[in-house]
Amino acid sequence: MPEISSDVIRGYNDIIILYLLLNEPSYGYEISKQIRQLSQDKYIIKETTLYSAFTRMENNGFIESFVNEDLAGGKKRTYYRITPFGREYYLAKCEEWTLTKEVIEKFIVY
Amino acid sequence: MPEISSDVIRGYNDIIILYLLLNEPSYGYEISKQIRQLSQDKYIIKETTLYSAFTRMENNGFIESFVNEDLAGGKKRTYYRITPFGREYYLAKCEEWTLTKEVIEKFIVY
DNA sequence: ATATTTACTACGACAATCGTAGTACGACAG
DNA sequence: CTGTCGTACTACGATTGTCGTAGTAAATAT
Repeated sequence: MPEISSDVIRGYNDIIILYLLLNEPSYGYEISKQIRQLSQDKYIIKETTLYSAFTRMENNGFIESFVNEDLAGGKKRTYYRITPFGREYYLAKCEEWTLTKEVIEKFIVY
Repeated sequence: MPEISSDVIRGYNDIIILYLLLNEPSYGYEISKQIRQLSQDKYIIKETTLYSAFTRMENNGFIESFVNEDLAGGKKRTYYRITPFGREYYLAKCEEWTLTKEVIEKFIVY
């Protein structure tokens, strides 16, 4: 049961994370679990990769962070919310993916 | 007319190059042109990327280099030939690609 | 004669990922 | 009440493929 390394997915962690923020804010640990679930354990993102992606994407204006005020539902966390600019970026990246996929597949033997 | 950067394809230049060596040896300039043609100008590999990929792949044992002896058909060139190990690697990478593609597409909205 | 194409090499910068390590809070078992 | 496990991070330096810029030189076209 082979697993994918983040290095192979390099450059696409952004859209993976942004996808999971499209509908509601979320935070590191939860996103990590969702990636694992959605990929059926094929892709398990490294903590360092994930958190440094958050920092980078916040600096780029794709996401915004806030801290949960009422700690009713657990402990203190840093949540991230996608920005309008982040949505644009996400869509642009999806198009780039489609193009990239088409190109690479010309060099794959089946 | 958007173009793909090598950084996006990162990690897959190897299979692109190896694909073009599957049937016969070739060299930098020719491979560069073939990538461009096959991708219909969507992907134009940088010279530095290409030549450093050659060095890396030779060090990894995926390809072997030799110089053309008779210069009838042009000038002196360094040709590269895929090794059996390189073929194995190519096939493994193709499988990895299939897996990677499946994973990423779960995070793409169409 | 000169410009363009061909065929490279050198070298340092960059940026995303990775490895390792460590902190600290909360829940739950024994 | 104590220790372990799961949660939720942060720090920091190493690694590696790609990129930018530059330069060389032979062959071909104008």
